[in-house]
Amino acid sequence: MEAKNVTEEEARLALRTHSFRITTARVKLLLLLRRIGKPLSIQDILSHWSDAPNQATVYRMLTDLSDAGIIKRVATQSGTAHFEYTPDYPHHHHAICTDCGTIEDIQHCFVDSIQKQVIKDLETFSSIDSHSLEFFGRCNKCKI
Amino acid sequence: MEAKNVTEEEARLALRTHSFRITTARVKLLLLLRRIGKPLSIQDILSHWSDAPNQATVYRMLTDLSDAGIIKRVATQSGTAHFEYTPDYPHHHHAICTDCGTIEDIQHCFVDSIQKQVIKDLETFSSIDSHSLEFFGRCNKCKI
DNA sequence: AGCACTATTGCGAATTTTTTGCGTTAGTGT
DNA sequence: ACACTAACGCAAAAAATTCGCAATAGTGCT
Repeated sequence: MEAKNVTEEEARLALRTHSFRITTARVKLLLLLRRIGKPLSIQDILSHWSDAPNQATVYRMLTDLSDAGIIKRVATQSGTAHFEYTPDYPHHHHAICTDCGTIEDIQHCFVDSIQKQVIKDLETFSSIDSHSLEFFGRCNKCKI
Repeated sequence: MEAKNVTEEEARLALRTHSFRITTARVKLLLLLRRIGKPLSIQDILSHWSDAPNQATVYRMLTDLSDAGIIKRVATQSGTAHFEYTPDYPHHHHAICTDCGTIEDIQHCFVDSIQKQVIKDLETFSSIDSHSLEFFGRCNKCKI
């Protein structure tokens, strides 16, 4: 077997690391998510993917991959699930337009630095696995 | 008309302020949400409400009230919409158990203090209306 | 490379969640 | 008390997600 490129090899490695079988569908999904670089809904994924697998399979892949932590589920305000795969930017947040859905990344995460204090103050939790921070507003285009 | 109590009067005022008609259903919904004090799903609401109105009405009320900003939509990880009404604590965040859904409030919001800087760094947004910060983990009960 | 094993996928249908249309009811202002 | 119309009830549709099971395709071993 021969490496297509470093991007694909990285996707394969991520799958292998989590003991997933390296199926063409999963690799393609990761590459698609990475290429777009923004959180995508299931419909977004299907529309960007000409020979997409069955919808049920896409749901299953997204659930499995996000459970494993390879991809990240992003809570938009629309209610429908969005997912992103950004191995380059391991952890970041978003500004989401409540009109058109445009998403801009926020690279700097200042939550980590205070998470320890947050955990200390909690009564029913003694640890935290992850957090989600999204900013909502109308982007410059929609604001006109 | 006579005030039932300060809590109910406050709910009515919130509705009046936003030019909503003060219907018994809306008042009851706000009182319920306030009494529980935690984000509730539609199913939670229906199960806590013996003579609840039609499900479609509950959806409509929740959408309208959250659009107006009276109640707040909370993004849990489950994907189903949750809503809370906490006029006592105007703005706060949550720790949410990924197993059982238990939610603990986090009173202190440290996001506001850096939001101005965040906005400055954004390219496609020049203002932000709101933000959502949730912490996920397994609560002490589920961790055993 | 070929084989056996089992995780994944496809497909269709079922479930769950949310939205919509329209006739009826109930708040609101006069 | 009346008129006006926002809200509601009901039933049905649409959208989003999950499930069961047979078929397929990775993986490890030889």
